[in-house]
Amino acid sequence: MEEKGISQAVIGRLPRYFRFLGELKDQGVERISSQELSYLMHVTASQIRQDFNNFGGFGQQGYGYNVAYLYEEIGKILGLDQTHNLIIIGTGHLGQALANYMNFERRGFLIKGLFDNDPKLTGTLVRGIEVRPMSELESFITAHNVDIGVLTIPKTSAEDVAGRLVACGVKAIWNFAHVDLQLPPEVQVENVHLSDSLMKLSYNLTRQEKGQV
Amino acid sequence: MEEKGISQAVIGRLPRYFRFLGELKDQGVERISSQELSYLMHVTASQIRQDFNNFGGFGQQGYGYNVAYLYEEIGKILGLDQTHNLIIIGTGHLGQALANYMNFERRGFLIKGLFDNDPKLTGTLVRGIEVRPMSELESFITAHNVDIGVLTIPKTSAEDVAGRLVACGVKAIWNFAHVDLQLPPEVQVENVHLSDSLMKLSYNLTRQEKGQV
DNA sequence: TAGATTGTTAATCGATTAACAATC
DNA sequence: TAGATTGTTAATCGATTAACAATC
Repeated sequence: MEEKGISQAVIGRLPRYFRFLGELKDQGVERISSQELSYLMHVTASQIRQDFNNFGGFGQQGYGYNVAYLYEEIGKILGLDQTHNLIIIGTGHLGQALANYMNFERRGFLIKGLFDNDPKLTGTLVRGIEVRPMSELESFITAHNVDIGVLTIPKTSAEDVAGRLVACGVKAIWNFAHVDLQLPPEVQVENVHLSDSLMKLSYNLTRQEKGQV
Repeated sequence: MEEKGISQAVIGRLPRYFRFLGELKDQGVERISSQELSYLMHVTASQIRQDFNNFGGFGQQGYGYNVAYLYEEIGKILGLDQTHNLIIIGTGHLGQALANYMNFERRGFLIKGLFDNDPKLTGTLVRGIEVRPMSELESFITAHNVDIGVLTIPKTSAEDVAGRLVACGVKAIWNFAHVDLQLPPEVQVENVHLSDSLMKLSYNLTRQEKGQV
């Protein structure tokens, strides 16, 4: 599994493979060929084989791929065999939605803490987890070995909070604030810009209405 | 503005241009060159000029681009000069987060209705909007000319609800359910698969920890 | 063994970057 | 006019697809 220089295009497809393989596994499917998977996922068999071969051969000539094995290996590549400690900053609806989403815990993403700058929320519970004031951020991160910070706060404070997280050793940020964070290159940032997504939908919808599809 | 065959790679960058130009405009910046914008956004000036030229020339040799004009034109391309009527199906935390996000309304996305299959929620208000039972879905869509459906429901019911929406004439679906919807090709679908996003972050974080960056 | 299907190389396609003539 | 910067063509780069030899 000597991964080097895998393109983000490939990485971006891995979670989808993982999802389909998980479903096949749940259905009791034991083996699958790149051609069958191609048909199921609407991507070319060639791409499937190329993608998997970036990480070494998982299949067998004449047989195909073992579903359970491939599922597990992709999980490992994605780092899902390890646990990650995360905190959510901003316990509005979006923060609460994420906190309540059980599946993340199942994948090894452990919600260690919740933070909010609204004093009225301090001490309240979300899914049994206490909401803490921002003043406790640094000490909490250090004490709980937090490696992922989730930002569900307005863009005005995002840059500032991100800086505080990184200063305490947080190595990855899942950013829902509508701003491009300026952080050292070794910090991994994954942006979820919801309004960008809606605008893309709007473009495609508008274009289709104009009959340009 | 004769758009034809614009790649999704280009479309995907438009919202980000739009955001940066909006901020520049708010700061009172009147003109900007592709080189200055390049420096600001960390993309090549060449790409910026190529991207804009897909839609016709918005700039002027020797001058650059007028910020306010370019901002408005990109807004038009994205369809933000028109209003869209949308409904949100699923009023859990995620649905409520979206319903409360005022910016969508500012961009012309009008939240016409909220739906949930939980009878206990029927009649409750979210940001002044009444939550309706799923039985009213079809009549409401027809009566309010809904063109975008937002799915913030579990994946088990997503396919079924999407089908009902499309059957009533909904032309675009913003899908937060963790499933690939099988719909006619003329229906625009934009997926927000949050766990896919988190897995990508996990991959990059894991790879970095292994010292493979 | 024969058939099937991978792993991998080669060919194609598309997207990005570079270069520069056009022109404000 | 001279300088600046776009619009656009050409060159490069990377990603996808096709083809096929290797092999189970």
